[in-house]
Amino acid sequence: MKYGQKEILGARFPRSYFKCGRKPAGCPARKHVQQSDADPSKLEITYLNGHTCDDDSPPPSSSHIVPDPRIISSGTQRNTAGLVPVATTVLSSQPCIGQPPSPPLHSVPDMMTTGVLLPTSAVVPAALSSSTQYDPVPDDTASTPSMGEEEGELLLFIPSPACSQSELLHTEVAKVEPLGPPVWMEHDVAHDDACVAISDFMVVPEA
DNA sequence: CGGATTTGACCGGCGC
DNA sequence: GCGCCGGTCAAATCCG
Repeated sequence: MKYGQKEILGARFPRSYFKCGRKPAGCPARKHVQQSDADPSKLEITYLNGHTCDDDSPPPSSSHIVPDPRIISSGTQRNTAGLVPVATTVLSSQPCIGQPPSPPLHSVPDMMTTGVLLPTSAVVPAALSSSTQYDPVPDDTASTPSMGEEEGELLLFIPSPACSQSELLHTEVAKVEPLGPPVWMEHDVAHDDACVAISDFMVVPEA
């Protein structure tokens, strides 16, 4: 559930604030989504706090960790306002240069032909922060763990620091660090010297 | 009509 | 002590 948006000093794009929309309220899970300043096609997603709501039941699609070079995740390097960063998700959907696109993690007709990995972002302009429909990390109120799976899609499961993580990013995330001290995980994916996704970013197709 | 989104206002922390 | 900035709240608005 989006609860705010703010222009960040020095950033070209506003930061969007999401919190767990699960009922009853009280779940401290938060996530901050900001479009990368360096690369507008990337999204920086930071998760704060874990869920206190009943969100630890493994999604039906769990455990489908697919080592896709386009999907990188990391721990978090930021700790804002004393909150405990649960994880920062790094995503990249850009096809590796000189390498055929890996099989879609999500059955996305047509869009995959353009290298789009994320169905949700595929239809969203880079300026996601202003989009009314687009929640890069939709929370459970917007989507259910079962969605997607019904379609036989291969989903990725994130150990749910935020309600949204497992469900929202069901097509996006490979993994995030579970609750605990912030851990900086940097994945260097050596794929033909091209696809090196580093951190904190999710690539969305340019509008 | 209910729920989701937007957006201006408010609050607290931090640096000067 | 003051101002700036990030984060959150809440009322207004939009959409299905």
